[in-house]
This record gives sequence, structure tokens and C-alpha cells, in this order.
Amino acid sequence: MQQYLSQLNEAQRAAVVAGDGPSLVIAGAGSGKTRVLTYRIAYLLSKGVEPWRILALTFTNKAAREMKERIGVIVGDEVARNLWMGTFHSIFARILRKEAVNIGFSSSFTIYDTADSKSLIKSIIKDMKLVGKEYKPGLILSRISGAKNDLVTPAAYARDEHRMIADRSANVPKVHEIFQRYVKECRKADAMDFDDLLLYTNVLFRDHPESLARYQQQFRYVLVDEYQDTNFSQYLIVRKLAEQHHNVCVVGDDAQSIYSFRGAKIENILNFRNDYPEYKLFKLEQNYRSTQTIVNAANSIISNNKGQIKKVVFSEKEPGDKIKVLSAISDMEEGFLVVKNLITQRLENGSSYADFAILYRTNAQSRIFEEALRKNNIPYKIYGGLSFYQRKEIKDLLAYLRLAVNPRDGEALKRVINYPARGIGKTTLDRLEAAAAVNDLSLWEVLSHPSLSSLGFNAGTLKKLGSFTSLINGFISQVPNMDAYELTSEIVTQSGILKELHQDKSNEGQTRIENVDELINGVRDFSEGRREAGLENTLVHFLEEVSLLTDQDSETSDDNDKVTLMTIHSAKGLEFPYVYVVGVEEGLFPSSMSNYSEQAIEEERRLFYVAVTRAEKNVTLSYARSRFKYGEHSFATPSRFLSDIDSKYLDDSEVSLKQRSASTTPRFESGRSSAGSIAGRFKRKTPEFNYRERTSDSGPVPRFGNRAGADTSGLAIGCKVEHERFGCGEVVALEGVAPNVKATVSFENAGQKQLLLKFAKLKILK
DNA sequence: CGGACGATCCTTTTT
DNA sequence: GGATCGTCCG
Repeated sequence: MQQYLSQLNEAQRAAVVAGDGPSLVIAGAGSGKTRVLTYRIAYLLSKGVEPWRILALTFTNKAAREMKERIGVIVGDEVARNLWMGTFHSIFARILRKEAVNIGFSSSFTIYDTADSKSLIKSIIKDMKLVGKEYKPGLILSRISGAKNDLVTPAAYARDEHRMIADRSANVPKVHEIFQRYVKECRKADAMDFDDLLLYTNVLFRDHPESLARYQQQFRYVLVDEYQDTNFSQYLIVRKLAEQHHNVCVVGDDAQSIYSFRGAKIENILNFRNDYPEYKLFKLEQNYRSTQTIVNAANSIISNNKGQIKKVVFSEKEPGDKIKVLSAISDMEEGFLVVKNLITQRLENGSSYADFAILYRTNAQSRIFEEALRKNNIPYKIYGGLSFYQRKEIKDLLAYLRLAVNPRDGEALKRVINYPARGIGKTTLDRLEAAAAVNDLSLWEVLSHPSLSSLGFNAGTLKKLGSFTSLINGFISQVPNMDAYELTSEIVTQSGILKELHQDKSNEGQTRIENVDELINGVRDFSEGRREAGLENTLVHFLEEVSLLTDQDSETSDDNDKVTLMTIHSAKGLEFPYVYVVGVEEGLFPSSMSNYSEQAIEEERRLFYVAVTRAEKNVTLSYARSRFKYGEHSFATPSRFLSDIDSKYLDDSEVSLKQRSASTTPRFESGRSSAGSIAGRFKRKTPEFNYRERTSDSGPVPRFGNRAGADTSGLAIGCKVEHERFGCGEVVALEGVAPNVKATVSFENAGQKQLLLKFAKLKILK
């Protein structure tokens, strides 16, 4: 152990050997935070702490796996294997399966993914006859998810003035009812969604103190990585577990908080001191990853944000390359320029393809780079987007597996009741669902109910339903006898999936068969791997693993020496020698969705910070002046973030050439141009978004506002404003006091509306 | 009932 | 550009 400690700098070592009690490790980008966590765990183990007494929560399963391996090298695999290490979701799914009966679920409950949740919400909306396009499943789900992450029940939701007002002003006043129905349907289906895994853990700990006490006693040490991206629900789990002993070590960086859309509360890291006043603070400020230029440029970016914990990240590596900005006329050209530049850099430095990453804001951007790379015969791998497990043929097969384990799983049942086609159509399904609703049963319970025949189906339909039911019953009866692999093989043939797939002789059909084969192989590997490790290898376990996979987790072995393409979000925690951050344009990065609020822009800026700090040696930024969006091309201006970078870190050789073309390019974003002022070397700031100049400095203590709406402090009667949905209008009245100011706005096309400023996304035009 | 074909909506980001 | 949705017809 001693030799490992000597590899650390003073701050790192202090954090590793800190005794019992709470510690907060503020870890700047690239400051060796994983190393600290790894060694701290190894250190605890070397002090004689049993591995199963250590709970370490990471952001991805991959991070957990790698950390386990590294710890295994130090203390031995046998020991490392018994650590409780994984994502919040997978650890607590595991615990919930054991405790399921305490919270009214079975131990083989299904985990609904986002698509399942949306589909369920959709059918609830339909059933409630909520017409109008305001009720979009995705939007409703995010509202419900937000509530769950704040531990707000449907009843509490209905009492929550803020949520109700927000819903009303978005024309979706019935969300709370949908929420209520959704929770009920999930219970009926013996299913939990992602948020439920955390929510029900809290419910379990609240309602079953004896159970909480057991885990409190088991987990003597709790460690949390990426603490800045935990939500309230996760925060509370950690707090409860550590309630008695306060042996909690959290690691994070407020500057890298990029998941607020998922309910993450940056406040968790800031409030640590309140929950654990006796806490020890460790700051890791030396960056070992990147050159000085990259670190300093990143610092200059993040300094544009108001609220942050003070820290000075520095690098002692060489100054290194300046940051280059590639300016392209179109998205096609952007792809071409980036790939051209990549080829050059690779030849100049003799580096491999795996040293390069292309990072973008949205998955949709990947296509253009895939194309450019393919044309140049450059190998690449792409993360995210349509993952293997989201393909239709895979989801179909998985649905059968899910049914075998939990036939009440309504989403799975609806998916396959008529796949392969067996003559059970929409009419039949509608009637089954109606019967289920009336009798408060799941679809499966209706199907297997003795009085199914009294529902008035004709004999043919009854027969078809009966053979489907016995097919599934056959699978169910095999669950206890077969392992995951045997059962899957059985299901593929018996269900008729294989036969169905072989009907299709096209190329895509061939690919689908290969995919299914791949899944079967995956099940076999899983089955064997688990058996060798002496673990249970049932279908339940396989399904759980599959549903909690992150896209980083599904890396295959033939991914050597390839350029990496991924969103910035998925690049979190990773590093590459050469990084391209592409699509650095207004409306794309920062996303147009974040234009309404200061906090949203700050989060986008943190995302930009994360992107730049992934690089070890070189960062290249690129933007396009026009790109295809929704099938037609639209124009763009360079991102305001370019002007956040101190110009002394920018390589402007190429830029100055482009300035001329920039100034002659007409600007299409009227009135509220941004970093379109790229002339002047990104230096000039757009006053509208330069918050620091307008707001008095709040001092060294970070302050985080919680306003959700736009900055409308300058609003007065007579102002022209623009609303996302209602369009342009004029303010005719203002009443109430901040933060509850209500404005009456007369819209040109939508008439007069009363809007609460903190919720309405009003843009002041004049 | 099921497949085919246009219309329509859309896009952040993910466990 | 592309996935999803509703409608139409065999």
C-alpha cells in the first residue's frame, strides 16, 4: 500500500488516508479523482475493513468495473469482488429485489426503460381521452420523473402549487392524474422505472427502519463518485445510509455538473458542509491530464459562470498546442475539415486512431462525421444513439424473456401478443385492455382469467388468445429449470421469432438474424460467466443487467484503434489525447432549448468545460455556418462560448482568414445575435448574455439561484415579449412581488394570457 | 386484421 | 432527414 501512496500528491494522499468521518473531495478535471477513490478503497481494505462493508457508487457500470479491477490489482481480485460497487441504479435494484416484498413488488419485478414508460404514458393519455398535442409522452414522463426524483408523490404533486401552475401554463393540467395512473399501472405490472429504483429505496428505508438499520450496519463506508450529478432521491439514500457513522466520502466537481435535466442538484455538493459540519475538505487542483493551454483555456471558459466553488486548477505539463478553431460553410464541410485535420494530426504525431475523439452536443450530429470518416476509410466507433438493445428485433425477443419472468409486464405483453402475427389485432387488444381497466387487473390476469370466455370474443379469437397464453405459460414453467441461455434458445424457436425472421431474405433481415444471434450469444456468455463466478445465472439477473446498461458499458473487443464518436455527456470521465468539439454554434451548443435561462446557459457552459477538459494534448473546435436541420438547411452563427475562451489560448491563424467571410455572411438571427461577433477575435461579448457585468459579484461564497424561468427582471408594462408557444405580444399589466410576478400579456395571435414570470419562458424583445 | 403509404412531428443531453 | 402516426384498402 505504501508504494501506492507514494504515487500521490499531498492533497490526494490526504484524501486517501483521511480517517473515519465525512470527507468532501473537490476534484478539478483531470486531477486524479478516480485514482483517489481507488486508493481510498484499497486503503480501507488494507486496514482490515471487509469488502462487503464498503459501498461505492459510481456513474457508470464501466467505471465500477474498471475501479474494481484496479483495486483487485492492489488487494487481490477475491477481495475486490466482494465490494458493493456500481451505479446507484444497479446497486439499489439489487437491494430492492431482496426487499421487494416489503414494498409490494415481487423479487422478479421488471425494470421499465424510457421507451416502456413513454408507451405506458401514451396509453394512459389515450385512455383519459386527453386530446390536443400538448400531452406528449416524453414531456409528461420528464415531469413525472422530476417529481419522483424530488420524492414527490402523485398526491403531493396535486398539492404542489408550483408544479400545478407550471402544468397549467403549459396546458397540461392533468399531469398529476396521469402520474397517479402511471404509478398504479406500474404496480399492476410489477414494474419499476429508473426513477422508481431510487424512489422505492427511499420508501423502503422510510417504512422499514429494520431494513434500513441492516444496511446502515452493513455499509460502514459509503463513497460516491460524481457527487455533483446526484439528485435529491440519491442524496437522501446516501444521507440515510451514513446517518449513524458519517463515514461518507463524496467526490465531485461542481464545474462539471451537467445532468440537471435529469434532476441532478448541484446543491448537494454545496450543502455537504451543512449535513456533516465536521467534514474534511480536500481540493485536488493539479491537473495531470492536459497541457497548460488546455487547462487555462478551460479555466477561462468556466470563469464566465457565476456560481462555483473556488478552486484553481493548474497544470505543470508543457504549454502545448493552442486551441484551433475550424470554420466551415456547411455541416458537410465541417465533417470534411475535421477529418482532414485529424488525418494530418495523426500523421504528424504518429499517433493511433484511438487517440482521437469527436465530441458533439447531440447524437444527430454523428452522421455527418461517420460519413466523412467512412469516405476516408478511417475506423471509428460510435456510442449512444440507437443502441443494440433498442433495436426492434432485440426488444421483441427481450419482451418474451421479460414475460417469462414477469407475465404481468404489460408493455412486454403488448409488444409481443401479436408478434409474430397470430391474428390478435387492435380490436381484441382494446377489449382486453378495457376489461383490465374495469376489473383493475393486468392484461395477463385478464388473459388467464377463467371467465375470459365471458368477455364476448368469438371462438376463433378465444382460441388464438388461448394458444398465446399457453405459449407464455410454457416459458414461465421453464424459468426454474433452465438457465438464462437455455431458456432464451427455447423461446426464440417456440415463439416463432426465428421462423418469422427467416422469412425476410433482405439484407436488413439478415442483419436482424445476426443481431438476435448476438443476443443469444450474449446470454450464453452471461450465463457461463455468472456460473463460473458462482453467481445466479437466471433470466431475471440477465434482464436486470441488460436494462441497466449504459452505452459505455457495451463495449466490444474489436474496438481497438478506432476514432471515438460520442456526445459530450457520455464523454464525462473519459480522456483522449486529441479532442474535437464540433458544432460549436448558437442554437446547437449552447442548445436553443437553454436560451431562456441563465442557469441553463451556465450548464451548457459547464458542458463545454467538460468537453475541452477531456483532451490531453490538443483541442480543436469547429462550427458550421449552415447545417441541415429537419431536412432543410438553416443558418448558424458561431457559439458565444468561443468568446469565453481567452484569446491568448486560441490559434487564430486559420480564424483570421475566416473573419472576412464571417463579416460578409448575413446574420440570420435577428436582434439577438451572439458570438456572431467573431470578428475581434472572439473577444467582444454579447451584452445580453454577459451576466457578470450586470450582476454584482456575490462574493466568494457560491450562490445558486433556483429560478426556473427566464431573466425577466427588466420587464415593464408596454414591453414587447415573445413566448415559445403564444408568439409575440405586449405586456399590459404586472402584479405580485418577486418571485411570483404575474404578467398579463396581450398576444398578437393568441389573445390575452396571464403568465407567471418564473414559469413562462418569456423573451423580452423591446 | 394487417400491411402499405403518405402526413406529421420533431431533437438536447441519459440512468 | 427520419421515425412515428393515422388512414386506406386488400
